[in-house]
Amino acid sequence: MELNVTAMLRDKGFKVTPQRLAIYHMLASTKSHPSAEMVFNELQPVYPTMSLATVYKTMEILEEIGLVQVLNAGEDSFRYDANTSCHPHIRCLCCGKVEDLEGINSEAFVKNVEKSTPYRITGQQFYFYGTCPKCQANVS
Amino acid sequence: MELNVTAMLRDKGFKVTPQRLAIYHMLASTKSHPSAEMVFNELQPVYPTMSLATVYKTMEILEEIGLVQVLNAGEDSFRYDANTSCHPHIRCLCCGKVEDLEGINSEAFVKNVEKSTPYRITGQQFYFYGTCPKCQANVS
DNA sequence: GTTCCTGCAAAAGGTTTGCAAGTAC
DNA sequence: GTACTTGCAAACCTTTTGCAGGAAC
Repeated sequence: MELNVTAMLRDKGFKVTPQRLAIYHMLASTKSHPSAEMVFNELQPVYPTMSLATVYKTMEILEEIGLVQVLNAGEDSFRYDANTSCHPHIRCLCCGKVEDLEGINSEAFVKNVEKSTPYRITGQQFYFYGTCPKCQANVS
Repeated sequence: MELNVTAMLRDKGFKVTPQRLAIYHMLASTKSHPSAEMVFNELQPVYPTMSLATVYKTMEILEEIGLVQVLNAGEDSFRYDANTSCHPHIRCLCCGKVEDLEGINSEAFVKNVEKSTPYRITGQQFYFYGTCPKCQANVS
């Protein structure tokens, strides 16, 4: 699923830096939908001088060139996903993790909305909220 | 669509104050999904001493007792909606307004998700992004 | 060599908190 | 009279910005 970041950055006139590659590779190799700070902490051991500001600036570029989508599942901070396909997310209200909902086909729903609104639709986000299996087990 | 706030507040052990009533009535009478600051500004002429902090504290209570739902359509701030039914929202990426998507039945989609995930689902939010008719007209 | 990028620190913007005075009941 | 609420100001947290030094090309 990992795309050629180097080519895509160059193509749009952005420079290719180790920081940008590291951030993208980290995102592309996780399913945890990390926030900027999580990415920062994860990369800290390998890039001890990297700053949070660089993470934010890089995310903006990656979003602009279509390599990353930005999520906000009702938390205080944004999360980032290198899987830019249209897929719903679910957040556990107990432990806070955000996961992909796999195997859901939302195409019909989107088509339905496109047909019934005068807006020109360019994107969508579906968020579900609940309790994950692990947290259900812990409570009961 | 306006519910009996007074009774619902008392019922949960919260006191009924003019500020709380004003905030709920303002929310219940608009379709604009205002942020805390928009509510604050709107009430300013009538309640010149009300503080932003009161708006936030009230929203938290109103959400807790199920009179308000909190939205985050990918903006910097949260928005509030006194219509707590499950309905999708759409944000115009050009002018920034957030509207309800009317006449969309998302029940089948939700059922589908509930069937295919091990999570216990307690809520959901659907956000669409695009260009509203007015902004489309302005550009072309 | 030029242009763009990084990292730092400071600023900004939205939201929360602590607390003394005030209000609901 | 008690318990909760308000409004203010300060604190907090995430994100953005300005800028000097540094890296990509």
